[in-house]
Amino acid sequence: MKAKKTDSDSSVAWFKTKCRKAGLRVTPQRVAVYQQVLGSKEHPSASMVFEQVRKRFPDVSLDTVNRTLATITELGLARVIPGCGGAKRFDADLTSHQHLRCVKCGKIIDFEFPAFDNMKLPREVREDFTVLTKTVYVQGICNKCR
Amino acid sequence: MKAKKTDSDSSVAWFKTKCRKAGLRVTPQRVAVYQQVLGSKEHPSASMVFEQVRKRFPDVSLDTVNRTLATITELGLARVIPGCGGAKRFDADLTSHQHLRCVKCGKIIDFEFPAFDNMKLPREVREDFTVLTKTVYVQGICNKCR
DNA sequence: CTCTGTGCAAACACTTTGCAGCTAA
DNA sequence: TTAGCTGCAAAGTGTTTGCACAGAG
Repeated sequence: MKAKKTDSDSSVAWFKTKCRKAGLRVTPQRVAVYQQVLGSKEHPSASMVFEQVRKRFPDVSLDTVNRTLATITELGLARVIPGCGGAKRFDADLTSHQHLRCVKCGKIIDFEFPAFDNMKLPREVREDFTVLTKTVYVQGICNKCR
Repeated sequence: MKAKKTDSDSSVAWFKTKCRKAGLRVTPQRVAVYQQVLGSKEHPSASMVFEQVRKRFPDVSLDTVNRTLATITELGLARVIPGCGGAKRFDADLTSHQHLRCVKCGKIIDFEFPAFDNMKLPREVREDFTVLTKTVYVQGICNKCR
């Protein structure tokens, strides 16, 4: 079967290029982990990614998933979503958006917040620190848990 | 010696009242933990609090510090500062302010950000969720590490 | 006196590290 | 071929839990 190229196909191709440019090897495990984070809307933790990837690569180890997620994050291909305790959650959607975490079920929901994106931090902060990231962390209760 | 009442004295008195109103007992350990978080400008983690409190109460356990910090947070007398992995950091300063975390040394610096404090979240978020907290998480490099 | 809180120890969850064998380039 | 990656296992770090005793009310 010869399918039309999907978004996933082209994203994976782009991922491979990125890896090669960084001098990293393109291994099936890395591709699988990246695809999983990219394709999931659940902002998965390492173990969530692990469970999914394991379905296709039963021999993959959680360590590799952890290491690969760290690698991907360092490459700037994914972000860690800030939170208060618990496992780290990852997001490969690099477009400008923020997250809301339900304190009851732990679900993470995306939302757009252009007013914040366009807002500058106070001058004293910009002068005294090299600001790398600026994100909003919203805690609340989603409509399903309410 | 009969000293004039300090801020710490009155805060502790206020803390005791809060505890009693919530039906909680006022134990020396609880007071010590609360005082430590309140008096520290370092936004300490549980183990940092533990180390300090241990100087005055050599027999306290880390569990008690953890449990007390959880209690204090539930009572609304302290906040957990969001972060990406690592130990939870606590802050008993309840006035409106935000935090910047240095990714190199882990230090947390306070700053005022009234423009953000006064900003409303998008309407769709306010309608679909019960928003409990809204904080900024800034990562950067402080001037000492640069 | 009574019942909550404490200290101890074990369990738990998540992450990190060392190392031998494997594999992408 | 060979440097880098993986899988396994173990250890590290931070948090939670069960239980008997101690101490606040």
